[in-house]
Amino acid sequence: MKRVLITSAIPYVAGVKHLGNLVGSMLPADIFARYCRSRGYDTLAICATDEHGAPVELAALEEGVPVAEYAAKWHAVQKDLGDRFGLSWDNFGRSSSPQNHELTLHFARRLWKNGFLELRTTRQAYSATDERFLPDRYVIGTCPHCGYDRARGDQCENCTRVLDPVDLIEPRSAISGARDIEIRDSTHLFLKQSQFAERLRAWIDSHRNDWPQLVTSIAYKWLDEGLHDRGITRDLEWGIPVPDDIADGKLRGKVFYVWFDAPIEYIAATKEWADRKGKGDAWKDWWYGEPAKNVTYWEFMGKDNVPFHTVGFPVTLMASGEPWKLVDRLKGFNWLNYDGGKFSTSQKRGIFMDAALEIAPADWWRYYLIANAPESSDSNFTWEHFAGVINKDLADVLGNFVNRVTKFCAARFDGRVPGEGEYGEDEKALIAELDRRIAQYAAFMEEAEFRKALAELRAIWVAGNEYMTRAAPWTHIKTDRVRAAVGVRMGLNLIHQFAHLTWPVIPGLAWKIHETIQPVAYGYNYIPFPDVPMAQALDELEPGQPISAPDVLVAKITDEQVAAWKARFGGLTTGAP
RNA sequence: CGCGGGGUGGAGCAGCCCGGUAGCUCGUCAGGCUCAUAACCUGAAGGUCGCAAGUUCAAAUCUUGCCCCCGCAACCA
Repeated sequence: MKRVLITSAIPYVAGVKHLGNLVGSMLPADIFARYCRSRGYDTLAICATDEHGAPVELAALEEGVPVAEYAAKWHAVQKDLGDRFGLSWDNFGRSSSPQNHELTLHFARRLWKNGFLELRTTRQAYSATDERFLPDRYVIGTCPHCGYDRARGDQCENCTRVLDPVDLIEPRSAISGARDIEIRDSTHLFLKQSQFAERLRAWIDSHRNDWPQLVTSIAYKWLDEGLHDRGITRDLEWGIPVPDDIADGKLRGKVFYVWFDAPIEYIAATKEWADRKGKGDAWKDWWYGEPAKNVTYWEFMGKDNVPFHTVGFPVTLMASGEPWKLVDRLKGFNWLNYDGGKFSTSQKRGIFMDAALEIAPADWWRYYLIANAPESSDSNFTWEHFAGVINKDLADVLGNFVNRVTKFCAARFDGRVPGEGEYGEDEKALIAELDRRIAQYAAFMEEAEFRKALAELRAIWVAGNEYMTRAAPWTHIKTDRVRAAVGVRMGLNLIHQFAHLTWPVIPGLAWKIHETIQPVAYGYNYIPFPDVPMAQALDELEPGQPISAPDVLVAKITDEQVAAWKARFGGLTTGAP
């Protein structure tokens, strides 16, 4: 059986994610995972929260709660929001889990033993008042180039020049405002990434044809510029502590850098899953050695994450000298913009997952976002576009199709699947078209080409409407009841198949559609993809079986709603936010 | 000359790798139908494919130069 391992870039734990974060990683990973399950593949979908690092520490400090408590709280919020968006992870783990501590230490010790880590002393800003080292961006001061008085230690936002905290005039702490910034030496572990340049290049070469150009471009860029060795420890409290057996205790009190332990959490979250399910070492069969060789490993992420997955994480795995699985298919996404500008977590600009669910069902967002996913270039969200897509595709084309067929069936055929008559030429032509389109849809899904897959899915729904217009049972019912019955029976069968085909994308709506025809018999987390030819699938319903005609299945978005949402969420085209 | 992505009818995209008289969705206009959520179906108008030069019998597609937009520059994650 085909085995598919799916990970999506793990969201940073602090706060609620916006739709740009969702569309670039978690949503496509989920749709792909559901598709794989619907085909009966042995599928494991993994995600987690990325919980370490300075921002969490500082956010917790600001709220006055212990950092572990703070992280746990936001992990729970994100888990809940994911569930409500229908994100069907097999495990949504935490990078702070004991499993990740254990595995991160395992990798660090292997790398140390294999000689790929070395000690280096760096000069860093230290705030005596805050009693801590400050990451570059937490040092602010006056830019020596343009005089901007709130330049960050890594870059001046005003003149965009890259800076060093030492360059700043009158540096101060972004945390407390304290001016007693001094530059101290600090010793850190560096991973000798440069030694892996050739192996990485060969590996990336081998994926030229099955990774998006966006991904290989970014990967080559890093290689072409020369791989830098990379510091993998930080002067923080919250994280995975460096053990004394590495560097003889010289790094006591320091922790591993989040970008070292975060990707390892993919593996650790798989172990969390196995531990929770009592599956023992089953997690290893997905990741390690011979048993994992028949696994196809897919990663989903936004383009900002690509370097860490084409360079950082692979180097960690390679340097271990152990047969860990490297990613097979890396699907990277561009950005989703909000109304012509960036989604911004810090500026609270755009739509966040919690607010999104307050105004529209998860399926609407899932459909809109994936049908317009930023696959080949950045894409732009506008409320008009959102309303247009939902109204046209979900309400008019799909929802209305279900309503027109079921209501006619209820009115003229007693709400039961009519059994009279045989399929003729019209039906055969439709069946041939659907067989062709479904094969295309499946082919695009197999490649995670979502925009193309969704265009095909939509064309499948349209084919249903075209057929009904041709079959016109409302005309034939007056003179030829048998002929009308054939049209209605086909219409009901189409609705049934639409539910099956559509489930990976909009599971909630697909479920509702299926229930209008007959109860779903597969358990809540699974509606299979039709594996038989349409000639058979479209003749599955039992004559005489009762169906139900729902009220308006997908209500349209009104102009008033659009206006209200624009006012609530702001944007460039509506004036000041 | 920092790097990457993009520039295709009013809007959003496909096509570009493997050159051969420009395709899809929305919107607009006209018609059909009346089962359905003023819905669905059919047809039409609308583009010298950012600009310029080159290669070629032929370029959106290959080459070179230029312009514009977005993002990233490894201690934000």
